[in-house]
Amino acid sequence: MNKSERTRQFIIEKTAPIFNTKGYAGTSLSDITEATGLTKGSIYGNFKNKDEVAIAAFEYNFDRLLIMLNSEINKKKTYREKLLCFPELYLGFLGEKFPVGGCPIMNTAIEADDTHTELKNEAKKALIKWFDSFVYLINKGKEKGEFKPETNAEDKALVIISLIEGGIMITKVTGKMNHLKSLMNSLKLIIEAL
Amino acid sequence: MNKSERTRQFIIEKTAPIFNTKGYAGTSLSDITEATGLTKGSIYGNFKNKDEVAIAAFEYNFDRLLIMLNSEINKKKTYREKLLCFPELYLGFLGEKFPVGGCPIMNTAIEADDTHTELKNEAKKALIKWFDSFVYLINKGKEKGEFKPETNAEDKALVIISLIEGGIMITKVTGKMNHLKSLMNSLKLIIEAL
DNA sequence: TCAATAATATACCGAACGGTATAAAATAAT
DNA sequence: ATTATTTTATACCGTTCGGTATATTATTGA
Repeated sequence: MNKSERTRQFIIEKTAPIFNTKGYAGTSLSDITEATGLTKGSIYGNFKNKDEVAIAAFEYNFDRLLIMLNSEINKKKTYREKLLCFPELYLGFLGEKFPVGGCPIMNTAIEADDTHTELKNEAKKALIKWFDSFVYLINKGKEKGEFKPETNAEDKALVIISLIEGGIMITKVTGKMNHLKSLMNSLKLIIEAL
Repeated sequence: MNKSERTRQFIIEKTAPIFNTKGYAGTSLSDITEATGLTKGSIYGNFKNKDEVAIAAFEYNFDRLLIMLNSEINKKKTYREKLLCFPELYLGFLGEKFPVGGCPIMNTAIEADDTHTELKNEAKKALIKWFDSFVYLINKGKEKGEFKPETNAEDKALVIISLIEGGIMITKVTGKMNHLKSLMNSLKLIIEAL
């Protein structure tokens, strides 16, 4: 890693939590220079504009999340156990394992869906990737005979994602941790019934 | 309604869809003057600042949504039929019955949860009101013997909200209407099993 | 109808916005 | 060690931001 690559990475790491809390429109260049201690000249020497920083920050947030989730999944043997990681892990989504500011996919999807095509496409790519990984896990579980053959993987994947994202949104806005607990318990029951 | 009340209402109606698509930070005063054809002087003669317009616009969007939903619910006799309105109605959430830009509660919750206390509280109030109405419908259905006595109204209310909001978010960002259909079908099955 | 009042338009404020040309400084290759 | 190159800082650009004082116009009650 040469200097510019290191600086680029440094900027991404410092701004990723800001973009995820304040959003794209809510994050200014002075937020970026403040968080990094660098000047505009340095930022624009490594990124061509604010968009490029935002997109890199989103990808960083999503990758970090996926890596963390996968590392937990890989510890489990059965596909049911792998899926059961989610209700368990997301109970602690306010902890340091998770990106600051909530789910980057949902945050970006909601802000960008009607306004910012590039960011929207990033969120879309990420969401589909996540969706596909659920479909894969459920189909694998069906192959292994863990889940019922009549289980529809796509339908269930969508329910899993909705309960997780719903849980985050509802809990963050109401401040009621019990709502997250309730939803993650519902999710657990659904996975157990697959 | 005197002049100022009419103008105030006019401003709210014209800006509500803009705030719901662009968000609070993404909506500028020139967006507001453009959409209304009025000048800043007129806007600030009727609202003390941008915040007040945003909050009024949010309340307008939410009220409109609630009134529409309730008018459909009131057509049904049983509580199961009332709940089944939701998966049915939300299949057409891109239509003109629904606010432009998606669900105002989710949009506002996601944008404001870490940044804008006042707006966050509006979203919180609205979400709790919606939640309570689901709890009420389910408990009434239990009283009438329509639903199983072991059904937990709070748990199910959270699942219903999550599937609806998840469906909107996923469908808007992926563009895949089938995802909404799948989720509204899952919701239907859950309501039928209450 | 006319005066008092209320609502709107105009013109402006300072600050912050995203972005850039260029000079200074640090890095990397010889 | 010296030079060529890359990276960073400085100073600035025009534009837009949210907001306001004041003049003008429209509404409303007597």
